[in-house]
Amino acid sequence: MANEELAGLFYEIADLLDLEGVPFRPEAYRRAARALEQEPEDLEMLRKQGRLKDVKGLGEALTKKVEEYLESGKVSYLEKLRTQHPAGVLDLLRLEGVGPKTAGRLMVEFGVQSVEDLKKAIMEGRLRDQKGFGEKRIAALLEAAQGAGLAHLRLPLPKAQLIADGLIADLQKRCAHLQRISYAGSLRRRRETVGDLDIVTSSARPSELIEAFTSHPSVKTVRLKGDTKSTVVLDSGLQVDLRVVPNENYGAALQYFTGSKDHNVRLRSMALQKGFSINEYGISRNGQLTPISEEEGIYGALGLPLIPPELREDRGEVDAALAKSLPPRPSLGSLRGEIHIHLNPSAGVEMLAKWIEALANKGFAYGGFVFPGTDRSFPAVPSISKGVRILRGAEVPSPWVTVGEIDWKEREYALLLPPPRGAYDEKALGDALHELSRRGRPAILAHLETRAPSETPPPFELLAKLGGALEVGITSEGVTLESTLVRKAVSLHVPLSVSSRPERTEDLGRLGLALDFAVRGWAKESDLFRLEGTPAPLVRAA
DNA sequence: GCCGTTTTCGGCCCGACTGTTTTCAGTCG
Repeated sequence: MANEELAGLFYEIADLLDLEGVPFRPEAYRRAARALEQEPEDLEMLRKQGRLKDVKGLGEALTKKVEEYLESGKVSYLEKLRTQHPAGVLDLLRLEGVGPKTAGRLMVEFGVQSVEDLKKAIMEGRLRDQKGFGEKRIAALLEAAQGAGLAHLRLPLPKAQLIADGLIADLQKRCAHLQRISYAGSLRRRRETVGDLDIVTSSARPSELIEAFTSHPSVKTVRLKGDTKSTVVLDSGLQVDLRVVPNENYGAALQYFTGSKDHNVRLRSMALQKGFSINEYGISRNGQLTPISEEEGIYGALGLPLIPPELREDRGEVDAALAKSLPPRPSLGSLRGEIHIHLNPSAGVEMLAKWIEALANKGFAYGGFVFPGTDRSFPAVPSISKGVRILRGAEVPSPWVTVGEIDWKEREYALLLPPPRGAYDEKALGDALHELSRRGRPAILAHLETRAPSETPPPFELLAKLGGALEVGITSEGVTLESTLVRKAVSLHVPLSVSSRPERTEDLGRLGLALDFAVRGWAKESDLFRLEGTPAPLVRAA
């Protein structure tokens, strides 16, 4: 889609304007860029419908630039800016510790136009004894310049979650005085990838906590270490920010550091209109701070219900909260089972028993085991064991023509696999959905992670019309579908099949994360697909 | 350049940390 590409161009304009020292406009371009990245609708479509201005952050001038881009594939304003600045200076801005002021000075006073130039200038000692460039700063600049070009690591959601859980458990174990602790930031908002980990804690002894944090065995380097906050880089390359506040301020801090930036800006401007202000400690009115210990306190002061972290992106959630029309959050209990378990038929009955045990321990009503559609070698299984109904699904590859060859007396549902690349054959998909519906077998379009994110999105309208569900899963590697597409599916009433995509029984624990991710797409309980109500399994007890 | 349930003009978050500063500027989140 053009959306991300154009967002990239807007970010570049913002950086160049920053270099020129222009106030406010860079942020306006960045706000618009963030909105474009999160816009599920294709820009071309929005333009045709005259809805471009509905995108938050697009006013008159930026709408014109979007239209120019859609017509010509370029933004002439950016082209003009590019001619006024050497191509390499944008790389300088991306260095740790280099902002617009420093980049500008390097350019004007030292003729530095690229990261290479900067290295040379430092080696030749040209920065030494210059105002503002002490020994430490020069060393930091050199280190940043030498590490330049390494792409900033963004971890997939499930991997970031594992690291956060481990770190938090360790800190709890090592710090008896620790009161409350939570991950915040984009991990708590359940973004599909996490650039750095934010952890918010409360403790009466912050310095001991900071000490425990910076000396944790998985810490590679300590970037920053103050009285109440610290930044480290882990061996895995992930950056982690820790913030310690007094217990009475915990709610305000958690809200503040969960973000998103745009969501918080929106809340703060609402607060100003109501005559108070919000910061990471609480609410202040006439210079008098009232500490806020629970997040609800921040939202309550604005007359809002608590907005789920997954929705805090300034994508309409504040207006929905004001209108009391936030989607009610589905409970984990509303997921009655896991239907995407791959069981190797040769693994035998013991493995199946292990799965059933795990499903029963989770309180699930059913478990669905998936085999290739025409495979007939699966073990004979009881229909119910330990209170868990056992269902068998058939995996059907695109273009789904084998639907007619499968013995549906032995299969309760179908997982339809997408074509590995290119457009969906809607005729073939429609035929398969009709055929399955005729046989009373639910169908789920699944394994979307096998397609590149840049490929055509699934035909949501067709799925909605014919009652096909869509898998929203989290594998050990990442999410199976971008959240903008999940939101689009929800808006078109496509049922979502939430899955932890387990490879081992422990992975069933990922189901909560998968549900959170569906919530990020504004899913409510009625959007969730379940296998309840399907015919009883036809398998005879073994 | 955007935005408005006090506004079509005048705002636009602000606190922590670092380095080099003798009182603060720049960067970051």
